[in-house]
Amino acid sequence: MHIQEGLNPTHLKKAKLMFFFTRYPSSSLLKAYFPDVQFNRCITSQMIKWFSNFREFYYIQMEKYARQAISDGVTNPKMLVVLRDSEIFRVLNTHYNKGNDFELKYTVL
DNA sequence: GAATGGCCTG
DNA sequence: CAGGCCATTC
Repeated sequence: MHIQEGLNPTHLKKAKLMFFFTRYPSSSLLKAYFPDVQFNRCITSQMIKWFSNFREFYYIQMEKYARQAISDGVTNPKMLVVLRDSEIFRVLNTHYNKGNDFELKYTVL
């Protein structure tokens, strides 16, 4: 009876988690990962748009992080380390993994 | 023409 | 995030 009209919050959350693995998912990949969605032109473009927005946010944060590092006097890229207590980590995790549905360890760039 | 990406706005 | 617009690609 619930024939899934469009995309719901759960789909959005799932898409955000997917972003950790694919920043440019093809429409075919999306269709494969969301079998419970009746894809049509609108739905597809909407989800494609989501990832576009995800990327925008992601790059803005990275640029902010980079600028901060530069102003902090960092000259060697190898000195750039992101740990779970880093601000960039907090921001990205909050945006893409609110509620910690995905268990994150730590990441070193 | 439709599908995407980038950029900008609200 | 959604809307709109322009450029690129096919």
